[in-house]
Amino acid sequence: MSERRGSNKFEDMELRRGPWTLEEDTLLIHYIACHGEGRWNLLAKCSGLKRTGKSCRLRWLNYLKPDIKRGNLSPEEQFLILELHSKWGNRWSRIAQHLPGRTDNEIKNYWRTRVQKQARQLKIDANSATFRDAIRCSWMPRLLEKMGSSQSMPPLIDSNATATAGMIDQTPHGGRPPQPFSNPAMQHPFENCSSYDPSSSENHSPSTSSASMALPKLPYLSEFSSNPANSYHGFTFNPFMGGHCIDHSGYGLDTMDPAPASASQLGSSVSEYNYSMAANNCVDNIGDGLWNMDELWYICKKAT
DNA sequence: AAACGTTGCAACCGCTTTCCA
DNA sequence: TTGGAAAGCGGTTGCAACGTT
Repeated sequence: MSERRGSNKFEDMELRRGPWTLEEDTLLIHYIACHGEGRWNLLAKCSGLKRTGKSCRLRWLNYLKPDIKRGNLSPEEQFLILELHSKWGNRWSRIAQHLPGRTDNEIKNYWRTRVQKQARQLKIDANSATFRDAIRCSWMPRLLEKMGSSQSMPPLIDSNATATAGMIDQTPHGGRPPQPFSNPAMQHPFENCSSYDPSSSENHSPSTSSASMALPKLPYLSEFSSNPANSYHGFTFNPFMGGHCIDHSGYGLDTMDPAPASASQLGSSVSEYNYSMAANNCVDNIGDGLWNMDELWYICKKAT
């Protein structure tokens, strides 16, 4: 069971808690470099760290491990999170397996701070079908649009990440994280996500990936999928969703500015609605929103 | 500029699952 | 088969940075 159970010399000595120091990080990295991962309790005892094995493991897996990717989630990653969460729910570690370099903790934080925030503002349950519909009808298509429009989007994985050294240098221990690492390299959105197969049900075969296979699940998108002109890197996006004012900043939904047109001004049919969205797309220019409150409100209203 | 509120994320906690003798 | 230890997981909390008044 956990290391707090029972009592021995190691546990009786004063254990450190809270933010990790540079010295502790260095010690942990050095120990793992020499002895490898695993045996966390043993590591905690032998490394000289006054931490629990559990704490050491968490620090390593969530922060120090060299292949950890830091910085804002790309639209591709956000799309995957939304898609996989709709399928598996709060299975963070499982979702994280399909986002190389991202940790379950990071994904969990993204969901809580970004996604659930929107649900709270709408006063609806983040796990409700209504909210899921809103995600599928508005958020995800816009992410696809972003993925198709951004030529400078970060790669899904930074294979050159030497995060360890970089992080030690940049990490304000206990404080807010450093600015995201940048890598201008361009990759296929799912090049390194080989195990992700959105079309399969429970089990995901670790082989081919074709994100466009997710399209039948996305209303408004499937009708365009047959036209190669509408596809990008295997994705197909709806030209009526989103528009020309695509922002290229990190998270797509940090802020949700009120749409210029109120929901009542939007058309009643889907196509009318989509057209209105295109017409009103300066919203994305004003803020960083992939969607806005009126839009969500409209979709949720339609769904109920 | 200072006080206060909000945000984002690292770290912790407790429970479950897996491993192994 | 069983029981203890280790590892894994998801929920929650604490706090520094940032934004607003």
